[in-house]
Amino acid sequence: MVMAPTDPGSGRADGGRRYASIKDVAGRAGVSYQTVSKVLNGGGSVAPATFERIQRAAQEVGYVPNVLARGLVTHGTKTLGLIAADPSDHVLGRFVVAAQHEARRLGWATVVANVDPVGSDVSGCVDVLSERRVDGILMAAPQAEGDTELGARLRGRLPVVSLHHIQGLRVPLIGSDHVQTGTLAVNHLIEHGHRVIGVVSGKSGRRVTVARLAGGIQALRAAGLDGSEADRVQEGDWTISGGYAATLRLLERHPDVSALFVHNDYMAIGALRALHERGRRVPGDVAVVGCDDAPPARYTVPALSTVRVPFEDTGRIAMTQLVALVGGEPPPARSTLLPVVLVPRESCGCENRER
Amino acid sequence: MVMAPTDPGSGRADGGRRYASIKDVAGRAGVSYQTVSKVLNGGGSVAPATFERIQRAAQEVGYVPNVLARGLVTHGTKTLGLIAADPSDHVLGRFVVAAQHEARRLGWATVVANVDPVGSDVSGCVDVLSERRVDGILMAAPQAEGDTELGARLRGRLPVVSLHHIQGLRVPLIGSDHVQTGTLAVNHLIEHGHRVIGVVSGKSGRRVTVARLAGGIQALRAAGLDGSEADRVQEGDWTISGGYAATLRLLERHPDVSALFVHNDYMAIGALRALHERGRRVPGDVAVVGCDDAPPARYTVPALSTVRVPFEDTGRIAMTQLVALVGGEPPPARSTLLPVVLVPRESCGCENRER
DNA sequence: TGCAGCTAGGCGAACGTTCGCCTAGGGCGC
DNA sequence: GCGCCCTAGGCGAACGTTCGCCTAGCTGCA
Repeated sequence: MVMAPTDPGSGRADGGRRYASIKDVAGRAGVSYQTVSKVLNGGGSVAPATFERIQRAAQEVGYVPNVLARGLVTHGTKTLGLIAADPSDHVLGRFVVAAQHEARRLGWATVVANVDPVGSDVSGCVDVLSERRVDGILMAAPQAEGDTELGARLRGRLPVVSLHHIQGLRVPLIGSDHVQTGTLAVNHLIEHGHRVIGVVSGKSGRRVTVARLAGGIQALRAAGLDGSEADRVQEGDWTISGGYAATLRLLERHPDVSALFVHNDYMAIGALRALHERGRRVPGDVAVVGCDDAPPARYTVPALSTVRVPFEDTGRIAMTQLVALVGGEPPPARSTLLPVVLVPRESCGCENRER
Repeated sequence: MVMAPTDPGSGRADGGRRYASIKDVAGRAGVSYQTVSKVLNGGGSVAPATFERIQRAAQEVGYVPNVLARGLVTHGTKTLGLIAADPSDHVLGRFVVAAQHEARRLGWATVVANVDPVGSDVSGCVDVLSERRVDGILMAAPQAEGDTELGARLRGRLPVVSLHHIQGLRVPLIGSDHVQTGTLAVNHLIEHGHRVIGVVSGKSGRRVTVARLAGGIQALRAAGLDGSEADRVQEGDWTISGGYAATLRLLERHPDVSALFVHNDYMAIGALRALHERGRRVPGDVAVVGCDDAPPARYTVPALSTVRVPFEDTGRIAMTQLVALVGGEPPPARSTLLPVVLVPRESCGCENRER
């Protein structure tokens, strides 16, 4: 009698497709389906025996609640959407994992919509999520910064927390202090005595890039240098190969650079390779500082000095804010800026100060 | 009149939360809501004027279809679930992106449930997706290989295609030829004259690991070596730091190794660092071959020789298979094994043969 | 003029839930 | 022994769709 799998008509014959509904459970337990609902959601008052019977019946038919149907009446899906850039960006991956972990801890499910690397379809992702009636969206797709449609698509409808600016929409932002990142990196190079500093930047136009650039210039000015090193900047695309190519260009045009500030560690890996191929020793001939503290950074040869960005914290806090927002709390008054910290290793010329 | 945003009661006042329904559209267009449904889904016969009017009304109120409600009656959500391991594994990220891209091309939406790195909660991910009634699931979480609950949770209910074996469940598998990977790598090292070959393996027990190990032994035997190098294997955990640590252990116990077969490129990066720290030159003192052809591989110093695994193809084909399966086609008779190819660079001792 | 046939669109039911309200019956106090 | 209250559980409606069937009215042909 308990052997549901062989029970004909139970809707659970292996290989059968239809999910058991609350009504199937009710039939098996000999109660109305509404009572089943009560039991499964812990509301109402039910006799212990009935409670037990219903629980067992649910288990026997392999009942899986239908969140879709539930959402229809409750006007909420207890699901949060996460729009993420190419997850192969290690750094964003850490953010995503942390955010999801936090969501689950708070009792929310998450679904991710991944934007392809060029970001051609962020609006499409919003649609996918809206159509599924997620209760809120966490944006983590910097390549969408220039998307003009996105803001309109999101407008007012859904609580949103974002890692990056969204055109035409005021939305709580969260991230790390990119200006400080630039300042710390360049300042450290200056302290090592460098005066001719090249930059391998992120994609031009992006806020991160602009801020890290600005931070660098700020450091130069503070040191009494002119800060007009704008022509010693080469644009990369955040990838290893992009960093490699940008560094080669930079060396070609400015063979005199004695230090490199690279806007992320992946590009810095490419830079190390480019320097190696051009016969420049690091840090002897050229010192290098990256950004992010990506996992490979401490294992390159030489180990990469970098500015550590707290991705896990960012993800966690972003999700906390989103859940609060969905819960009806007012959005934070200002953007949240997490502090960053310099991690000197070998590539800047420090003596292996940290591993 | 067209200015919906200021139209009171349209349900679209900015900041308002409720989505417009098909009935709101109907009211505005002066038809029954069923007719709206017809228009929006292209079925039935409607006068061009009405069609136009409804389309406009839908746009004005900012109608977004409710896939949940639709799914309720159609018994399908046109959504595929993707259970992925830690997306910060670059290599899995590429798989995921390719799979999603293909799904979209075929007209399916995807939602991703990310498993945390330890894989503590794969079953939970299945629940999240089942509760949302996805039409099929693509599994890409090798850390779930040992999960005994997973198979039962999935049993017969949903079409599944997987990257890895699932306990207690016969499911179409897709992946690359791991045995061949091991053979190619070790064989190449043998051709370079190496006889004492150490291995930094993936997590023990995993099928990938077992297969890559087996492939290596096969190559040794074929070369007339005894293949009993099992004690020259150190287990890594697929991460850079894991590879670093395993390599240090290996060097300690077997200082005589002249070559290293490392089960993925990230661990190989760690291995390069470890070798550097122990004063071994690569490839002069120790040759290294990795697996996967991850992006950093061609930019390390020395550039990493590796066996390229076609992740994008795998993702694309896996999704194609899943969609076919969901469409009712019979599952493929055998697992799909994609071929791999050796990419010799510098770390094996070849003269910079490919970049 | 009468009727068949077609077109445009309405109508009711169903999908799987939740939720608030209703009711039958039993226990208990007086 | 009567009435009240509480408990257990039933009932109807609603959520936003789709789908099949029904019907009013027009066209066109004999």
